[in-house]
Amino acid sequence: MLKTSKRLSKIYNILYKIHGPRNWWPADSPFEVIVGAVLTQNTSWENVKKAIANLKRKRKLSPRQFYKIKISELSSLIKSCGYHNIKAKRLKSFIDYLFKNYKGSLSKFFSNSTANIRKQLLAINGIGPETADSILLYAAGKAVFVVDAYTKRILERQGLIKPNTAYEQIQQLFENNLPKSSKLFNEYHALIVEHAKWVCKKKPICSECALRKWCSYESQH
DNA sequence: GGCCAGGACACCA
DNA sequence: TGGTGTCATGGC
Repeated sequence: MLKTSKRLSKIYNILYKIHGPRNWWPADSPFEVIVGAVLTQNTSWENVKKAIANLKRKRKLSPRQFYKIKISELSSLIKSCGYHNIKAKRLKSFIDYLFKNYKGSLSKFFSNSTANIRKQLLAINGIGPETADSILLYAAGKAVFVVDAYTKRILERQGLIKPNTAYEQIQQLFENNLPKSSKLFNEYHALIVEHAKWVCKKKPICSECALRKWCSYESQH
């Protein structure tokens, strides 16, 4: 059995070989990353793209516009991504916090230490571990690993974690066994998501089966 | 018509 | 502390 660090590197190399660089996050600005991170909660990215396009079309995709917009209007603009009422409130919670504490400046907010930013994000209603870490990695460029449902499933199937392993524990597995590089963590998480989508597209089966298939692919290489 | 998608939170025992 | 219900649209 290979050491954890070698196994994680091996998985990365296989995914990179298949998909190449992903150039994540698909957004034009850090603020767009944050909005996308909230909108994609338990939602397919295709639905999120429509909501983001709506916001851009109406020229509402900026901290100041978000601060001014009413929740009801924001909710209607992001309707395509589902849970629009609750997500509109969550986005408002974030933007209110940003203006109250940093005068709406993301760069001021991100000038804090990584741990400090994470703590503040998690204290905002509607921002949980995955959303906070997506923001830290893809909007602030901090070296934190994003753990999502795909990541958990892959690691379980690889025997690297037990079922119901805590989020932070899984995160530590990556961060303690790989070089602490935002570029690497960026690519790794993106590759995991891309691969889950890729296998499913080739054959429309549930992601459980898709990952099982992927595991057999890995064992052959 | 049913299932699922790049979660988070309130509520309850 | 852990389990469960809720939030909701769109693609397949």
